[in-house]
Amino acid sequence: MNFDAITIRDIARELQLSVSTVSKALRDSYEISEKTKKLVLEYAKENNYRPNPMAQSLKKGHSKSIGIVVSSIDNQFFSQVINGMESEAYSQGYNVIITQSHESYDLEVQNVSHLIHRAIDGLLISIATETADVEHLRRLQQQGLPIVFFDRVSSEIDTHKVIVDNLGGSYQATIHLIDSGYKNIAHITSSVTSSVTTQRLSGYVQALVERGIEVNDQYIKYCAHGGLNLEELEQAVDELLQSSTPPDAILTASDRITTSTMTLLHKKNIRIPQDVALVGFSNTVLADVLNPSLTSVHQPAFEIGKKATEMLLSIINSKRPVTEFENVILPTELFIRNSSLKVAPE
Amino acid sequence: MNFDAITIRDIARELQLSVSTVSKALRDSYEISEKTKKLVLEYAKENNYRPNPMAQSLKKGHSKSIGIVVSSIDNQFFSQVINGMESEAYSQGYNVIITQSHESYDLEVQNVSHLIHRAIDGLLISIATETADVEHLRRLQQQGLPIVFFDRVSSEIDTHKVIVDNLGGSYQATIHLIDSGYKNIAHITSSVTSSVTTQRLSGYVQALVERGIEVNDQYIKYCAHGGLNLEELEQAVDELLQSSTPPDAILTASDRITTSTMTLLHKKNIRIPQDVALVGFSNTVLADVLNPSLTSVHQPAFEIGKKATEMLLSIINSKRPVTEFENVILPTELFIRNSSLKVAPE
DNA sequence: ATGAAAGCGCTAACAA
DNA sequence: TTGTTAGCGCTTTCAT
Repeated sequence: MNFDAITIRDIARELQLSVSTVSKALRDSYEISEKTKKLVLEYAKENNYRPNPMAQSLKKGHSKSIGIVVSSIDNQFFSQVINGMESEAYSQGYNVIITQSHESYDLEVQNVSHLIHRAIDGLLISIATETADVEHLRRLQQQGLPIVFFDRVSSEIDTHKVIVDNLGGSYQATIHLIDSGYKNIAHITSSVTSSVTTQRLSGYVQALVERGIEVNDQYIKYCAHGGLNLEELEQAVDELLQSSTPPDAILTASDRITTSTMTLLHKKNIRIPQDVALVGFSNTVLADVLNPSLTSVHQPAFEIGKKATEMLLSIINSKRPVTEFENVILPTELFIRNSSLKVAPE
Repeated sequence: MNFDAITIRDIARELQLSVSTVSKALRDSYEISEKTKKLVLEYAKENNYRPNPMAQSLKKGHSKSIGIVVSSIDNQFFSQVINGMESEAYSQGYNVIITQSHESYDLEVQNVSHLIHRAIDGLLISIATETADVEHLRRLQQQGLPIVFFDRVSSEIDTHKVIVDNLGGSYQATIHLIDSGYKNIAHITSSVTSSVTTQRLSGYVQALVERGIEVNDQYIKYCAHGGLNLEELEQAVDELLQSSTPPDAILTASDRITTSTMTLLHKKNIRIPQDVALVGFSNTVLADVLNPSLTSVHQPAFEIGKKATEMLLSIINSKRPVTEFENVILPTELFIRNSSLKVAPE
């Protein structure tokens, strides 16, 4: 921090004033005469004075910035969410600090710790696939850190949460597959521990049950690392394809799993949807130009980010401790494209 | 910063020691007895003591973190670059703070300012498409802030730079198109002011000239905002398609322009490559599963990020001012897929 | 081997 | 209206 090295003290010395006078003048205090204010303000502007926010934060205990933890920015869903967060945060004079957990519990803990020590005023987090224990977050919350969960939430911590209607999205997609004529519908999803997994699985099961289709456990595959390493996903896909009655359709439960599954099917020369139909949760802007175009469950990512940030800032700005928490559920939207086309048997 | 509220002072009080003793013990100073060190360290660990980095930064004048400015994380190229940066930074004990300029000059300036005031020790930046004037960066550099440019560099500032062989990549792609039988090759690129634009344009022109094909200015379209708003791109595409001799191939110069062009062509029912072939700079992992699969010029994004960070940290850690700067140029790789397939005339 | 004290840049209670 | 002073949490001389 020796860039723009001029400090409040320099101004004071130069103008023959005390530091406190300068400080107050800078903050437009009513105690300071217009004349002095003008003098200080002009000098400050001319010399490109910038308050040192480290010092300010140290003093004031807050930093006007909020921390974000997502699993990976290399994911259209999360980058869209982040854009929504930036938008809301900027409009209220806050900055954001973005970090990635890469689905790792250790990295999540490390990032949160880094953010905390960067004096963030609040935390927006989608917990990592690996994370089973949220003790690190609960402690922080108890100590007064405002936290808002989005996407992957924890039921063990009571705070504002923003998710989508995962059950509904999954249900709708499965019904679509069934009504398109598919019978043996598999589901590739993320880690068992994730809230998102549970909800999307429920939607899938509910649709099957409702249409009188037996739920086959062999058709449900979990990826402990959210499909981050291709091996686990490939194994899941292989097991499905090599089973005695291979599925004729697959519902994939996350952006990465969806696109990776598509890539794997291509690599294995499995035709979509002739050999197996594919419907997946995904926010990729390329859904239309994929081969085939991808039927996808789309989430209002920008709105999720915006809403989560609004709620976080409302906690931060609240005079009294917030104890009533809200659980916002936004709708998903099913875009039907060619990857789930009904095909006549050959 | 009252989360994990325990401070060095608390430890001192609890252990009946002075703060300075505790501070030294924590930093494993030779002045402190093993016994005391052990006492302090254990107490600190048990009580989950974390030094307050704001205070440390304020005191020491550095923060062990580096700032990153990219145009948009919603772009596989940049998110891969960032992963490379994180990887190198973490391995050297640094944290990164990621910000997006969204191709806007104002946002770039604001982000840089925010980063500076967050006491970053160095800056990694790919300048925004809109940015023509780099005065804000030059001033910072003169004041001693280590800066490393990557991707979009400025010739007006002398520092380490990491780019790819843009000319070569573009040349190779164009030659590939020509040798595949395409004659009327258009080039959709970014803002005129960008270094990347110039280099990629040169490669394109060079290939045409070398193969004795006339360079047609009508075939070269600029997008002032890097294709960020679809309108400017759509106009470019329309102008090309509606010209008296429409191109039979297009070379697109950036990730966003490439994917957006593909989307537009689909929307207009223009067949690729039958009606027009497409080759583009892109790092999307979906290139293989696009319709058609996309011939792309791929950049070693992770390595770019890693290398840039290495260089930045070498400046930061250098005892004496660095005045000799390096210009690293990494190779691109052309992946030939179906979007540039040679097609027999109908 | 340990402690007292100054100070990083800033804010704010209190004095003048 | 302006100035003095005491910290925020930490590091670092300089005593002891």
